[in-house]
Amino acid sequence: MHKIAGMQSAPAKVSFKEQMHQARERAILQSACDLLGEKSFDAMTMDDVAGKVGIAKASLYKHFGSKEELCSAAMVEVLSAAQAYLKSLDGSLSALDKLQAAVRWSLERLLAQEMPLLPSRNSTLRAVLMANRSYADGVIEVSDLMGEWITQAQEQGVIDADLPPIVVLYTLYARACDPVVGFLKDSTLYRDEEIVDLVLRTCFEGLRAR
Amino acid sequence: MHKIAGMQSAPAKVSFKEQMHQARERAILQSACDLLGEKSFDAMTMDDVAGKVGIAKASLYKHFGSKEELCSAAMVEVLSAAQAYLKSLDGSLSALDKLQAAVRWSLERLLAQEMPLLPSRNSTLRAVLMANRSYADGVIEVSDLMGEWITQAQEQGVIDADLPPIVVLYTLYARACDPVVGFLKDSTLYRDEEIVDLVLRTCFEGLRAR
DNA sequence: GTCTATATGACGATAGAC
DNA sequence: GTCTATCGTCATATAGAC
Repeated sequence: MHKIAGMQSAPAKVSFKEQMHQARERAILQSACDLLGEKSFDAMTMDDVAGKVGIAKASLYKHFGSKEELCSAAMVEVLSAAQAYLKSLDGSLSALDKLQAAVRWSLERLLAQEMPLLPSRNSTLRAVLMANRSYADGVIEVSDLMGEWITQAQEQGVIDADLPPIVVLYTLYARACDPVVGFLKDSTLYRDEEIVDLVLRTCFEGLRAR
Repeated sequence: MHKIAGMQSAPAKVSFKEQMHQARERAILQSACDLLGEKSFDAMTMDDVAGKVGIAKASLYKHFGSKEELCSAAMVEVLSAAQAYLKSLDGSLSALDKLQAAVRWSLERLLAQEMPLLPSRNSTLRAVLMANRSYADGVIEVSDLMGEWITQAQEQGVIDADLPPIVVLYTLYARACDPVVGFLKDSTLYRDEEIVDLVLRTCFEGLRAR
């Protein structure tokens, strides 16, 4: 494709530039997401991101106005992936199966270090995120979906109906930043699938013998 | 008590100065401990500590050589308190009761923001602590004690014997930094005692109905 | 838009007077 | 030992050339 001189700009070239721009932006987001899976928001630096992407730090700021903005965008991506997964769950599954699948998904992400953990207090990021409209909306949507499954499972008598649904919800959310996963992985005693199964089991069945 | 001039220094006065020194050191440790209960090691600053104690930052360094040293000492204090509590548990209690009491104790500390949370990755402090002899020894001692109770409870058929003891141990440890506690406290839906009971219950009984 | 170089500010740690 | 004042370092963010 030759470029032909003309008054109007070539649409193809604009589109290509635009594609490059978006591709770079995705690469930045992916790097940020990976890094947030490895370390905390505070510990992660913009130099880390720039180094991982392979561009100059200043270039990051052409795409995202600040570290908070970049990391918020990365977290919104993660949340979107979670939402997409939840919506993809087959409607024929039982409510309990869907809840377990959701937890399994987050544990797998956690093991792959793709799940930035958000301990409630340990992060400046949390305040920023909660002020972010698309993130807050996503959290509400996920909570509504999970909440429905929880009450269904309680009506079906497979989740302890004496537990307030919000306690169940938070308990499931907490699995997404469960340090037990990291402890067990560091111990090298179990394969990733075994870790997922063990944590899922202690979460739903508890520790006490039945 | 008059001070009487003489060649030898007056023991009473030296002791008093020494007491003041130790009192200040305890105050520093307590402030550091409180702050670590509120925020992460990275987020906590030496200015925070100095401000809370009410002394100049430089004075901190007369007592502790570095931020790491100070926080390590604070964590050793917390660990010692935990060890003391475990040892105080009545020998007539069942193994399961002791395990539950231990978790209850840490949850209460967590609610009082007296329990500095140690998410495995989110902290520079972790590496420092594990190189600290008295901390590492304390962790081993606690783990041995809890491990014994866990196997006893499994032999008695009250803890699921199919779970590897180390998985049970880590699951119990994780309660000491459980974000569910903070979530529920922020919701203002439950009193502290209710939160402790709910989290204890999901930990030992799981979510599934019996 | 990308780069190099730099301004700005926060924080850990220290110097030196008292 | 306590203070005030300051240094050194590192990280966010920006300036300005290309």
